[in-house]
Amino acid sequence: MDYQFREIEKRWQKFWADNQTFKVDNNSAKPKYYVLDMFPYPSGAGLHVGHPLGYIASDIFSRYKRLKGFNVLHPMGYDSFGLPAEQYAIQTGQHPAITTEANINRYREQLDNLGFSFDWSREVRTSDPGYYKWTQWIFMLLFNSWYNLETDKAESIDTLISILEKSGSQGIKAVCDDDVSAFTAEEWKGRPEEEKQNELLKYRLTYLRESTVNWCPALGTVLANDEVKDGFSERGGYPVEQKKMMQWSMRITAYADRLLQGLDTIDWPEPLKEMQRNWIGKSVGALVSFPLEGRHGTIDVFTTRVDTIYGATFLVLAPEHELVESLTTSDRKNEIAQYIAQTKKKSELDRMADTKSVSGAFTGSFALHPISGEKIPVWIADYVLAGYGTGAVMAVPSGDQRDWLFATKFGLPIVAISDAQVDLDLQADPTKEGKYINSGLINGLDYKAATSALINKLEELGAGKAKINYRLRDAIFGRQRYWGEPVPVYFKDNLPHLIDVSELPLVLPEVDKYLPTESGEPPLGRAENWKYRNSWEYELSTMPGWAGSSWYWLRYMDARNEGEFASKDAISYWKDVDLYIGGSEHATGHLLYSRFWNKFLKDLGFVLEEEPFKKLINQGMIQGRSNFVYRLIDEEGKGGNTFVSAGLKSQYRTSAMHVDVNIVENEILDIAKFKSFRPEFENAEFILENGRYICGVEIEKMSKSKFNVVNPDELAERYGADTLRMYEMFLGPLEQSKPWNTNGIEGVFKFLRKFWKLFHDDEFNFRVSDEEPAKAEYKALHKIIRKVEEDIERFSFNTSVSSFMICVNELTDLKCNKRKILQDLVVVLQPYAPHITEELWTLLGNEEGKISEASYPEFDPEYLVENEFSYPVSINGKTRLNLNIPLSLTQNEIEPIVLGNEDVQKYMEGKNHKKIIFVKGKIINVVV
RNA sequence: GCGGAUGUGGCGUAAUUGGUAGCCGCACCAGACUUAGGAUCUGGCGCUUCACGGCGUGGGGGUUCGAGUCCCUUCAUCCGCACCA
Repeated sequence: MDYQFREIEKRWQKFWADNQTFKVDNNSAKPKYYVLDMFPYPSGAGLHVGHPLGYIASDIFSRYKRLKGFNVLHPMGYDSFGLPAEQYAIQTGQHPAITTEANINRYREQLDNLGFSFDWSREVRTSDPGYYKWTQWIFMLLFNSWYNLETDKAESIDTLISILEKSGSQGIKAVCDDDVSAFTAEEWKGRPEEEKQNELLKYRLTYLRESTVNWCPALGTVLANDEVKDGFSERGGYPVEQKKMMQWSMRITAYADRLLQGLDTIDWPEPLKEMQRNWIGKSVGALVSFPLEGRHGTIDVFTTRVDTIYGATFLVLAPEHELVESLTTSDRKNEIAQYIAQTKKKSELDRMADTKSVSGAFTGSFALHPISGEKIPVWIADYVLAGYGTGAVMAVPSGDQRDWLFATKFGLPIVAISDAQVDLDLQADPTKEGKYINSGLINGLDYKAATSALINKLEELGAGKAKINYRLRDAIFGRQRYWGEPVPVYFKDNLPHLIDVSELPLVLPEVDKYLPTESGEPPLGRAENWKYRNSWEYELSTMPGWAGSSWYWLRYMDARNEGEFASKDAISYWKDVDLYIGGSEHATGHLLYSRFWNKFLKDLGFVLEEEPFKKLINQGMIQGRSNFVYRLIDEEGKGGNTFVSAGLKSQYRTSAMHVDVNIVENEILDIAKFKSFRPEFENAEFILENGRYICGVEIEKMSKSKFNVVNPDELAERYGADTLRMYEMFLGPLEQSKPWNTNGIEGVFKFLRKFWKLFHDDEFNFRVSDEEPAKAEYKALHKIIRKVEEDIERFSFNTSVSSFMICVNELTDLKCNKRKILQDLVVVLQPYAPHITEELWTLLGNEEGKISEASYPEFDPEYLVENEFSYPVSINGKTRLNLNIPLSLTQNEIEPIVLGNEDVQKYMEGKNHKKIIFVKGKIINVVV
């Protein structure tokens, strides 16, 4: 029979499901290997061809590792809490759980169609109470922990309490809120419980605090920084504003340095690491206090250039700075108030877009230079950000371009502090070159010496110290939405309390509507009797989308465990993820939060590894490739029913119109299908070129409205899953973004048919020979064994598909049907094309369905050794001569043969050779 | 503005990591078989030239016997960050 992919694929997919072929055990003598995919959010649109790209790669890798003798964990699940299902629920009243369930079923069907080797017995869904029980449990652990800088790890809050009871707040080194108070052990013990709890909240790793948050009115919720892009929500693209609110946060800043250090220990793409480094934004500098003139108190500034302190001629506060009001002198009140009002009016977006114009106002007050004691005016300006550092800067117009612009505009003094030849009338000099001048005790020093001298001096004066500052902010954790994990907290005496662990999971209650309440409370405010033990109000916000995804790889290790999030045994066997494949869009979200939670769980002894994902690969995005037809339009721009082929459109007045890519092949429009595409096109007329209608092409995002969505099921139906898998890999390097283009899938399909043909005679009867293969046949086999091994190890799947084609072409030319060759070839191809290879494996007489337990054939270099090599020898890198020389000769033996060759001598024209270049034992070039 | 990545035929790409540039596939051209072909098979296919040859990896320069690969410079495209003191 010809290659009947539909029947073969359906049968094997059923076989794998029925026999639980890919169920993996937590006990095995084999070494472990954990291959993880970023689990999908099950959206209503289903999968398009871009989604499976990473899954195909990870599946190939998993199957390969199995053949190589590893016990491979390769699970899949769903990130099933989230906004789209909830937005849909608001519109339709349909419970998000129902939509989600339906979407998951659709996803599962699509995934199964592609023959993935997932262990579905370990499936997780973040919206399943059996799963989010443990998300809530981790939340409680975080609430019950603080970060001890002395031990540099998270510890139970009990250790903090016992320190406070023993020695008060003195000597505690913790990552905590800025406003923690100082007290003795006695004072602590004497405090009422409420006060104690309020104080502890300032230390906890999840905490409730009044903070400035990103509020999205359209979504009715707060968002974390990574969920906001250029002032708009990442989901939906609604405007986001800043607002002060009581909010749950996670103290990720406690881990800033470890998150940074850890990047050096993991095998991730450099751009991604760089993104995380920028996001964490470590800067090393100093905190300097400028005393206020004529009153108590200081203005603290953070600077990375303490060496320029003698050039500081004014201070600038953010308009929101807390000292602004008290520093403003009465004659300046109007001006300052006006300026603050003006900045408030500017949206976040305007402020970001407008980085050119310089504005500010003088408070009327002065501070004193901490070293020279000079009077320095205090200004406010919106180029200083309230949220970074201390919200105040010392301005050094000679060393910083922004300060320079400001000083120039407002006529403030500019003091040169470096002997570098820079014209300060034109610009600032931000370099660290040159020796200092006009700089008191650092005159004549260079940057390094000056910095340490100044820090010593400032410390001596008690006016400053070295300080490391991070751009990373604590992550806002509450969401005023319905479809998320309930926060396991209730309020008693205005204080948050955890529910009892035994009461987990706190199951999401039913509500009548998925909108905020009339009083503006989150949707959970609608739940009937949503009270802890019928007495105390539960927290009404839910957890953000990233909560459930910040630990899911751990749950896969022991997914059905009801007593623990995963057993100690499972965790110590699987340890961490060896290979993680997913998109780079999660760089500063999921991938950072997951590392944070993993480090936290490690501190408490629940996991063993500091980093969760040892190696990470970003698969490229698949863009859409839209096709266009060109409709003739009249003078008024009205469209008729005549369409011009793309090559002729410049001769007419036309307007472009998207056309479904599924009725276009190799840019040629299927006119019959187009006519039935929409009723109005039934009588469409066409102006053709060479008898065909050629469509235009553009690269855009894949979306329904652009008619460029290519559905993997349809391709699998038409060509088979094996062809689709191999074609997706063939498309180009995994990590590269590229537009989808179905042209060319035929080539892969032909390859599989040729492969099938190797095992069959002309009448398509299965027929292999038991004869001993010829050397050429072994050679073709061993070439591919080695090639595929090399390619998979460096994730170059596209090149191995090409090599398979070459191999099959060679074997076809040799008319090879030798069992010894084909048996091994089937195994090598198995990770790429699992269905056809299972079928042929069984036909070859092996145990049914057991190809994944076969072992990868061993590469034998003997078969690739050649007897004679046709040397492309060049003289001075120019002329090329081909000399056939036996390969058994050594370099020294080759030399005289080459030099004695008539042609070589002719080209050398009697000159002596200077040297002979050998590469890997082969002569390449003679230098004359 | 800062940081990162990428530029190779008509197209997707490959190149043993400094050693014959363009493998493999698509598209295209020619031929064979065929009642037919959007099936299959065979051959061709970077540009230029009748040919010998010459030119070719975004542009310019350099190192080297030899550069797609290394260095400098410049241009273009994409991505990330963006008043971060």
